[in-house]
Amino acid sequence: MSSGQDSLGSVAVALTPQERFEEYLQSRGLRHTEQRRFLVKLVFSRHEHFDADMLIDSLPRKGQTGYVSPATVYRTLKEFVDAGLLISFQLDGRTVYEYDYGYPQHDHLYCTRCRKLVEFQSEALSKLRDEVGAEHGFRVFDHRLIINGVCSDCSRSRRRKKRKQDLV
Amino acid sequence: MSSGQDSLGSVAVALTPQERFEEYLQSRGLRHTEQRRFLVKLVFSRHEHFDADMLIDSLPRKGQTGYVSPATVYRTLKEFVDAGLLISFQLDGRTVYEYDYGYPQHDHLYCTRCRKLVEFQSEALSKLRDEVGAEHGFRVFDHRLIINGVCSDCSRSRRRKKRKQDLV
DNA sequence: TTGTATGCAAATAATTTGCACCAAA
DNA sequence: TTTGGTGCAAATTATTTGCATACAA
Repeated sequence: MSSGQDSLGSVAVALTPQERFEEYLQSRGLRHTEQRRFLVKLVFSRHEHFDADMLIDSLPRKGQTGYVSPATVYRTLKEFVDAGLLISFQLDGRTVYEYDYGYPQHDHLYCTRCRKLVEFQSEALSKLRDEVGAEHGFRVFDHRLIINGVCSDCSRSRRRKKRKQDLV
Repeated sequence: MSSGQDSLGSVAVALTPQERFEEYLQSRGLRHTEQRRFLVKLVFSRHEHFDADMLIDSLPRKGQTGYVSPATVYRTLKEFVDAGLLISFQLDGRTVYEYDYGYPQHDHLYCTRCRKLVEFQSEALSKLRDEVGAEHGFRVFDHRLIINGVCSDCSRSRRRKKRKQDLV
């Protein structure tokens, strides 16, 4: 499973995502290709949540330099997760990815009106999850919590401000 | 309602799921058909988690009495959720349903080895979620927590005891 | 009768995979 | 040279939807 998961605070990292990924590739005898180089640079230039489709849309079109086929995008995203650079989770049926490497463990509040994701950290939650695990004899290594509600903006305006495409 | 091998007990409810569903249908001017009657009886005869495919597989085959088409199964599952009889969540990419009506709020431990789902209740968690919501100006109405780990059986045996099909 | 429900098959949506060709190491 | 990587298109998987017909109220 994913190594280096830390439930308390952030992890000090010596390597950039690029370097970490190279290390991962080498350790498995995989190759550092132009496409992987391009994707790792693009993906780790921002911290926002995204899904495969959004990433594909943001790439250069077929024929232009930097083009990467959808199949390769899907394959590479899996490698990023394997390498511990990204984590993924399901939201409204889609697979959403987010920057993980070197960032503190956190969870999300989800506004079901405007589909905004807000991150939060909770020490109490980490403790709770370990306690619950222990009570049931589980060796716990991860958890996923999403709190659903309506954010203050939406409570105020009473209507959708953004569409699915605009964020996540 | 039939009290199965549920570990969390149940909440007192005035109506059976069947009655509750009828009420729901009437309140919306929907019809109580043979298929709905059949499905509500089948689904609420057990408390286990299931997905649409498992339910479809457990139905009589085409031509036999009790047959319900997949399309209708999907449509009916949505109605059960709408009616507050079932809740659904995503697990390993599939939509999993579970008995909700008259059943206490709870969350899950998930064994990634044998794919077993274990329920647990935590008062502290409910409190925590409301606090977090308040801190961020969210009007919270729901949450979903899954704690991933390896159950004691699997820790001991070090290998898979069950396959995906066998449970969930 | 009147509008809702159902079955069937086609349509979607999000990925995944087979395969021939390309390219790191 | 060898073996993994990529693009493309077809295949999957899980649902959803259009439509003609059947049925509950």
